[in-house]
Amino acid sequence: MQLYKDQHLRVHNSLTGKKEVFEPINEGHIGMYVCGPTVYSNVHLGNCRTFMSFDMIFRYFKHLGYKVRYVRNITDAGHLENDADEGEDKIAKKAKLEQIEPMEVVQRYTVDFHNTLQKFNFLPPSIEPTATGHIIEQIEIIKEIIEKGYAYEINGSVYFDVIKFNESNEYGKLSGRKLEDMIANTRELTAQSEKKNPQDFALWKKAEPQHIMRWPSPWGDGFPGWHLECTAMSTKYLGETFDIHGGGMDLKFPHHECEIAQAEASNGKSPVKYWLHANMLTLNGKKMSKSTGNNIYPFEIFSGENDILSKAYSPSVVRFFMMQAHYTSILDLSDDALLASEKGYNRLMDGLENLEKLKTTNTSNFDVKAWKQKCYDAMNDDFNTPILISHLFDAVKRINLIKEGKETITEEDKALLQQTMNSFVFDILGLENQKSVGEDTNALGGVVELLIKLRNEARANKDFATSDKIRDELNALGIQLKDGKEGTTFSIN
RNA sequence: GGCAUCGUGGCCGAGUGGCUAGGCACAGCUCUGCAAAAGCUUGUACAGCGGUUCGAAUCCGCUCGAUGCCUCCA
Repeated sequence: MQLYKDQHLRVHNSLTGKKEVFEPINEGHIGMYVCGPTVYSNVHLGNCRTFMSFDMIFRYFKHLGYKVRYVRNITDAGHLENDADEGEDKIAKKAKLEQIEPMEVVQRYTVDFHNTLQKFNFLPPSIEPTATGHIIEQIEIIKEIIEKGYAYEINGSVYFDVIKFNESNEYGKLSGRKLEDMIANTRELTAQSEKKNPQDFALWKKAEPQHIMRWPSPWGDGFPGWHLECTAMSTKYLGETFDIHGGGMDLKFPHHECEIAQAEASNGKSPVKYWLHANMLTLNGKKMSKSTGNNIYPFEIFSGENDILSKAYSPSVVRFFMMQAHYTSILDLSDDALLASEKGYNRLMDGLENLEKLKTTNTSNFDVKAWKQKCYDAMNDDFNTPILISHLFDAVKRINLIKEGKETITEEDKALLQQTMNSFVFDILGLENQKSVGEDTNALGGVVELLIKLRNEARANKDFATSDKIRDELNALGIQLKDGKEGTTFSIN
């Protein structure tokens, strides 16, 4: 029995601006495409947030029992530097700068990307195709668009004819723009453009002699335009229409708008049923930007080597911090916010550990089934992880009360609670318990237990000087002792 | 200038017409040898100004402000 038959999901569709009941095109199967990174520099934290949102969504779909094909591309051909004639491939430019082969740049930053995502405990997508691996498919789509009359060739380059397209289709429907307004607001380009009008975008660019990344085509040597790779790869692996297309909010226009135009022009169908957009991450209230220095890389957070934060934070704490905000909201990263999240994260993980050791009775005054459904309701409402987390904290509170003997739980309810907590915390939110050091299994745990024993002996003898010394010095080492009704436990932070 | 999203208590962040998440911080209490941990209690929050309504943080209008896009960007 698949869970999705009971759990009815609603998603916010950017195309309509509304929350809609989610119904996949083919029952039980989901095709999802997410625009991946351009691998010309280290992946930054804002990128990670977007991919993390879709990782969580991917995880939830899988949890519900869907068969998901999740395609997330690697853009290794680079995008055009700009719209004008001097268009230059971003990756080629970086390569020249560093005097290495373009594919060397691609390789280096692809590895960085994968390493970083792995630290954040990402699930790998089903397919991770590259733009350079799909040049032939891209050329085929260009041919089709030309055939249908929505593109034209000039001097070895091919451009999409937006005005022509807009006569029969609606260019701008995703981002809420009107072509007339865009024409009226066009900024004057100083460089003379060969395009028929400024709204047209490149499908194929002629390669200048100095351009390293180049492929032969019916229009001469060149390279594909900015938006084409996603159309080519999503169509190839998910079909002409598929369920979900995701990406960062900043890609809505022009990138996703152009994808819609390319697909509609080439095969006459709107490519995507649900468009999902993840919102931006800001740093101290401002846009992340390398040029202003308001920027931080994941590895700088993990190591603590940065000028912005007071200490290092583990990947799972950062993940928890991001999951505390809804994916469609702008989230602001700051030291205060991370500090608060870290404490909350520790509380959640302590709760999970306490749950394991909970004593059970014949009666239960915690309605675990009702609580469990509330967790699903939160996720079913457009993946509302902040509400889910509030329910998880409710459970932590109940766990602590049961531990104190103020409430009770049956063996059966305890098992259900454990199973549900583990599903949501680890499988769906993708968190990891990175704070405990295996209290019972390593030497450190044994040493701390020994000290707890010595301390309790001292306390029994009213030798508080000794007992407090043990407690305070352990605390200084980051080991916190917790006296409870059932004895003393500890946690390592 | 245009388009979009948004402005919630000390901080972060949910919530879309009445039942008013959650985390962190602060204060009081219980527990404790004292603490810590845990639990309990308290906070008269919805940018401003109008309007609709029996009733608005939630709908409408205007003003101010923020963020993103309009040029590569998740």
